[in-house]
Amino acid sequence: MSSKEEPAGAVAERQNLGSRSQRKQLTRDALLEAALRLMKEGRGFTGLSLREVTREAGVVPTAFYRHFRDMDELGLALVEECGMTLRRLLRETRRAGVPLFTDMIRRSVLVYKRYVEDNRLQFLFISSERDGGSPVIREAIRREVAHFTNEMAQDLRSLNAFPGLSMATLEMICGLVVNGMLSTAADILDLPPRRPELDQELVEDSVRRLRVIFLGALQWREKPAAAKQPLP
Amino acid sequence: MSSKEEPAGAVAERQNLGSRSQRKQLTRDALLEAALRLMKEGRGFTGLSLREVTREAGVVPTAFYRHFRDMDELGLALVEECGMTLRRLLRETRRAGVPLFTDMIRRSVLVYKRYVEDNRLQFLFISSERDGGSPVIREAIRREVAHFTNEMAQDLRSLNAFPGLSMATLEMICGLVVNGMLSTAADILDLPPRRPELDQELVEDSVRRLRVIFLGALQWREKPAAAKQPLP
DNA sequence: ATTTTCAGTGCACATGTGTTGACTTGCGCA
DNA sequence: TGCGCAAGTCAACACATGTGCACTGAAAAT
Repeated sequence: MSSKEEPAGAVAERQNLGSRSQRKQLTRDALLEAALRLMKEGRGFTGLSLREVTREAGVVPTAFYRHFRDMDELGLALVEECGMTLRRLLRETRRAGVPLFTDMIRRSVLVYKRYVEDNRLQFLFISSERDGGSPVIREAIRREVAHFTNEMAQDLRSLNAFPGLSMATLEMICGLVVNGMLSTAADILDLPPRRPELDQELVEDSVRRLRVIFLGALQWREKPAAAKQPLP
Repeated sequence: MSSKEEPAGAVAERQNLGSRSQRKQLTRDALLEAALRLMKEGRGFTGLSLREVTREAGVVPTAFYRHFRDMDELGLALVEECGMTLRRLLRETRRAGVPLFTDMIRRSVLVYKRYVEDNRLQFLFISSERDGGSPVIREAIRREVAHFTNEMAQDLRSLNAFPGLSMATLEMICGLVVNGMLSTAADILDLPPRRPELDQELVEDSVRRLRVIFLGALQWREKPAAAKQPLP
């Protein structure tokens, strides 16, 4: 074992081999992952220091500047990465086909829960910084989320799940769903470890909430354009 | 004008007069308000330093410890204060009677928006720290929000707005509503200043979302308790 | 084979931080 | 009237932080 304890193994793979640009990309990723790893359990991204991140990544502080101008820029990169993660979730779900029959909602929720647990750190990041944190990062996350709900709306549309609903209404519904699921993600994240009954309760609650939304969506009637004429 | 520029007038009133405990309470409030004021525009509570807060409050750093053990304790006090604020909102709304006729939702949303704008900093705080930030504060906020939705559910129940819905279901619905309105608060908070058409759009969107939820609630049928007996 | 580029290092500095202990000063109780 | 208590001050500390500058060595370009 080396005399200087290695931080987290992220450096081990970065040691040798690879062309220069490849290695650069490698330490860049190490920085991103270090940031994510550091906010595991508690601290928001805003509370991280540059030095801390480089330390966790196993790199000298000044090396940071070879990759990002400041922490905000690293944050933006994280947003992008997490956006791709979310997008991937949607795409895979889409590909898996949509069993529109009974229990479809519960299945989706279970898939989602699994996905959140598999990508803890990314969801932790977006949950933390969606409302708090630096304005520029918050803005970026909003855009990403909006993009995501937009794609989801188009999916619902092409599935003809809610015929008679305009695209705008579909987006509104999806906004409701996404918002709910993001806050659910936060709940999933600090779920105590070995309590399967709590897990189940959370899932069932989530299912119920989604059911309400979809019930409402089915019942929705588009407004007659304007409130000019008093009675239909 | 004094040679040393006063931070924000919070000190001016604290200068003379009042019994000892009154003055203590006064600087305590100054600290709390200073913290809130500091996260105006951007920075989360976690990113604030003790010294910064005392500086903004017009007090020497060490005076901080006469009131709070550390920043976390100050955060908890803030949560409590904001909880009371929220509770007050609900109580006043309750007292104002509930016009269950048309446009009730829009009226409520407008009241809410006004309220959020009048209490910018408190909502900014809870929005920021609800998901991000220190675990202990987050936990406290969750409890406060849960308490709030619980009260709201009891209100709905005593109003008989949704007969046939169990208390648990009512709480679920209210959770949906509160969650949505909290994220709406975040949207309200960084609404550009002189854009009334954006304001209106946000309101209408919020109204639509609530309408969907209530439509779903009206349509909701309680599950037959358990899946034991096949048919009632 | 020689030169250039550049990711990563080492060192230094000014500044901000949390917390300590000993102090002043005036309110409030005896 | 005087005395203790405690809110607030002052000075000092041991660090941590962001960032500038000169550097090294190996991969890339010539």
